Order: sequence, then C-alpha cells, then structure tokens
Amino acid sequence: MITLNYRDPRPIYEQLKEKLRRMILSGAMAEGEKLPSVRELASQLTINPNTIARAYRELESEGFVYSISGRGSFVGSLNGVDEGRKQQLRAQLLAAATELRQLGEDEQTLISLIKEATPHD
Amino acid sequence: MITLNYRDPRPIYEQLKEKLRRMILSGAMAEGEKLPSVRELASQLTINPNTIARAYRELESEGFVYSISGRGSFVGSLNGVDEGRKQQLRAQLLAAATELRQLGEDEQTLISLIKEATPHD
DNA sequence: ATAAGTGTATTAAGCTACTTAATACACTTA
DNA sequence: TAAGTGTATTAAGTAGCTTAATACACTTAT
Repeated sequence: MITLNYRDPRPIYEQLKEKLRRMILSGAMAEGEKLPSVRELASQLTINPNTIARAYRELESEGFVYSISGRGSFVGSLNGVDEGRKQQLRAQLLAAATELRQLGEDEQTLISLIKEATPHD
Repeated sequence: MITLNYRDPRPIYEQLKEKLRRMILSGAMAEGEKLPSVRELASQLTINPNTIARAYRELESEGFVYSISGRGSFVGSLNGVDEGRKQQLRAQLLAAATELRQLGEDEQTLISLIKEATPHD
C-alpha cells in the first residue's frame, strides 16, 4: 500500500517515483507484474490521474517500468535500468561520503553503512 | 569565485548553500573568516540580496556560518555543524548504496567510492 | 557626531512548477 | 459492444522562488 506525505516538500510525482522504485528494487513487485492502472491508483490516492501518469512516464524513461497503451504499465527488467540512474547514484554516494569525511566521520563508519546496505537474500 | 548555473532546477539559494558549504568544508575558507557581505555578493552575482540572506540564514541554522548584525557573516567551527546535517548525509549515503546494491553493483565497488571520498591532506 | 557598511525584516509583485479538472483519442480485452 | 487501458491537451488554481523597494538597529572608520 502506498501512502503520500503532504509535509514532504517534494512534488507528489517524485514521492511516487521513489516509492514505486523501491518496491520494484526490493522485489516486492516481480518483473513483468502489472502496476495499478493510472486511474485506479489515482482514485486510491485521491490525486489526479495526470500526476500518476507523470510518475509512470518518468519511471519508464529510466527503465524501471514499461507501458503498453490499452493494456497497462508493468515492472521492467532491472537489467534495463538506465545507466544514467546508476551514475547519478554513484555521484550522490560520493558527495555524501565526502562531506561526512570532511565533518570528521571515520572511514570505517562509512564502510559499515555500505555493508548495512547489503540486501539480505 | 562563485558562479551560478541557471539550468540547474534547484533554487538559487540552494546552489549557493552547497557551494559555500563545500568551500568551508574543503578548507578553502578558514574558521572565523569573513564571508562576502550580503549586498556585496548579491551585486557580484547580479541577484537579489534577499536570496543571499536566505542562504546565509539557513547555513547559520545548520552551523556552517554565524552572523553578527552590523559586522558580517563568518565561517563557523566544523565542530559546531548541526548533528541533523550529518544524519541527513548518512541517510542519503545509505539510500544510494542500497539502490546501487539492488541494481547489481558490487560491494567492493561501493567501498572503493568511500575510499575515493577520503580527503587528501 | 557623521557616514558608510553590516545583518535583518517586511510588503508587494511577477514568474515558474506542481496539481487539478475536464475532455478526448486510440488501443485492448471481456 | 462496452469497459478499461495509456496518452495527450487545455485551462485554472496554488505554492514557492525571486526580485524590488524600503526600513531599522547595529558596527566601524572618518
């Protein structure tokens, strides 16, 4: 179940993208599985269908989702995820690590965080 | 010298905060050093003084800067940086690392990124 | 004392992005 | 045929960012 946080300053479609991305990446939704339809999810969240459509459209351009007009939207292959997305994440990780180091954080502490990020299969 | 990128979708005051934060953290500006005055920097960047003031105000609330009315704004002590800022950075690092791992990135690759983030004294 | 420079604050206006609303079209499926 | 799908467009309202024009209290140099 997806819920929105209206105190979050980010636009709704960004929150949606992040939640869906996480569900897909965590395996909560399997490859090829059908996502809720634009109108259904809009009704469920009480927001406008255009906003859902935008989130789906952008997730599609990043490779997390593919849509077929008349049929629906579906979870894509993780192999198909845009390389640009990965570069973006590496840059984010490097930036956060750099500032933490400059603030005096120990290298080992950061490595522990990396190990904490390991998916438990 | 600070330059602004008007293609960047982030607000100007956010770009400013990031640039100043980096200069402070990298040691390009020493603790206690005077920052350009609100009006001077505004004139230099051809933007409104209010926008500079907002960046300074928020950096002050995070502990990177302190301001004295009538005197100016100055680089704060890195020990004084808000703990909330560090927690934010740790969360960012963890989120990026988690998604990268789920996208198939190797743990060693991420650890290499951490080591890359080590400041070279 | 005076003048110039400082941070800080307020109000009004314009602009852009986000969001909603109301449709419409072409496609697929039961 | 009817219902459900993604997709697209236009118009309107809202909120945040930015600018502009001031103003005030303080500090520093003259």
